[in-house]
Amino acid sequence: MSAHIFVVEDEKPILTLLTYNLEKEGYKVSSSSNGEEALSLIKEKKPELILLDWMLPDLSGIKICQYLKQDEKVKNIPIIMLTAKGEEEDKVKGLNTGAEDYMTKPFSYPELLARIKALLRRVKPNVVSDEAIYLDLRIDRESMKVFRKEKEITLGPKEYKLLNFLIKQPKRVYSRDQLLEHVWGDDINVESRTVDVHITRLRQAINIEGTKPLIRTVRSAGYSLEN
Amino acid sequence: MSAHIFVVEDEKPILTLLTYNLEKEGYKVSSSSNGEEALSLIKEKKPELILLDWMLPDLSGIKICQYLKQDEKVKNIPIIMLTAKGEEEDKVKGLNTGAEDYMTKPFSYPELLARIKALLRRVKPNVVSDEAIYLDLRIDRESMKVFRKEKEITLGPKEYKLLNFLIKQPKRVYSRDQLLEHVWGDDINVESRTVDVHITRLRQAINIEGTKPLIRTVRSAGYSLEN
DNA sequence: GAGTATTGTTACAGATTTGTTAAATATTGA
DNA sequence: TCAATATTTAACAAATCTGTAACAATACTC
Repeated sequence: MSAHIFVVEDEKPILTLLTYNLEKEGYKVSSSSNGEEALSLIKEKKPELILLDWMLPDLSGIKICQYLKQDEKVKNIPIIMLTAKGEEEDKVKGLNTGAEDYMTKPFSYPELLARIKALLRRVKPNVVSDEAIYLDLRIDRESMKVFRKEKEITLGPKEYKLLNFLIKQPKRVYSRDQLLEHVWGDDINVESRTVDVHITRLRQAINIEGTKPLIRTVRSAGYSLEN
Repeated sequence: MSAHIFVVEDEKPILTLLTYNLEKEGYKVSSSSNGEEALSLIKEKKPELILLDWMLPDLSGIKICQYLKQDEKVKNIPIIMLTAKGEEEDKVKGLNTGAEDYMTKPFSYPELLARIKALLRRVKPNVVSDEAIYLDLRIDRESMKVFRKEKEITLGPKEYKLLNFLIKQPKRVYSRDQLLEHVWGDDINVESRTVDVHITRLRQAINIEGTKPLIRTVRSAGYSLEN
């Protein structure tokens, strides 16, 4: 469903931070703090993108990069280099080795995220957005189409976002506030009852002939996507 | 069983609020309103998570964060920064310093709680399970479902809260007043007999075929969750 | 065992929450 | 700009939950 990112980083706090934030963003994250291990794991897992620390205890990041770029099977996986100081020379080396992008620590997380997205979009336009499936409901994010039992369903933008959010963790109950925050976002000047109305419309839209209702109401708590 | 959270915050009302709510949630809470003290206490107590105010009288939160992240013994404790205004720059600084997450005051308490849980889940996956189990009774807090012997049970909101509270410390006897305070909360205009009625309803709900009663009455004292 | 205190249970009125519709407002695209 | 769409709010109906009172049952004291 979402892209898989491999992080090679030996500093635990940074690794924790990256993993946490990337996962929050919906990416699958694997990692290694050790160069040798990283190489074999990457070949095995074939992630869509690699974040690679410059400084590692055993193999240096630049070495890893070189090895990877020589391997037919993984040479097309984009790599973002992470280095401690932004010396121009380093930057050049990094890029010459084949790294697709480069960031200097301490880096701005939003910027890193932006670059990750950009790279993923470029390299595998279909990875960032693909399919989410729950029971007989399917969201094709690429075409932004929604199907129930192979029948296409038309949703408004909000309903689409709402469904996309709910499907992230089916069965989990989200409060109206959570939904407002994640689906509506910044625009907090909205009453929570608004959610109800959109839920109703979403229900109507996805409730085709011969199917169970898919949205559960949990009184005084919220809603969840569930049979 | 439950996680220990350290709060560094110099504004008393906020500290009180946080402590109260976190304890209610079942966490052990320690705190300090002073940066220097916080540092030594944290090293001593090794909490599972730190809530760190950005603005402190002596050391700034960001400094504390830096110190902590340099200390081998505590560098892996996740930190949530609390700041007054959500400037993007601040946010970035906060994360670069090693804080795992970040919240802007005034913050939504449920959101904070959600993030705390998320972080704790990452660091200590087994500490904050979203499940509570006592004998053959299981509460899945994520989907807000309750099961007895794998059979799903339907509870009203109050019953659900009540059970959730009782299960925190099975066998412990809670007085009606305690239950009113923790389950009913703000609404103190309720007679203590009300508890009895809800206990009855809860009993009926969780008492399925072939099971022992799970709620014990302790005459002139209160109730407990117990076979 | 009688009498008292405490708890269990039930029914019902009132309160709260949710579902739904329709109308008002905002946004978008031609 | 205007028209088409989308979104929000408001309003009311329906569903569900809650607190209380009344009475029954039980436990406790003497």
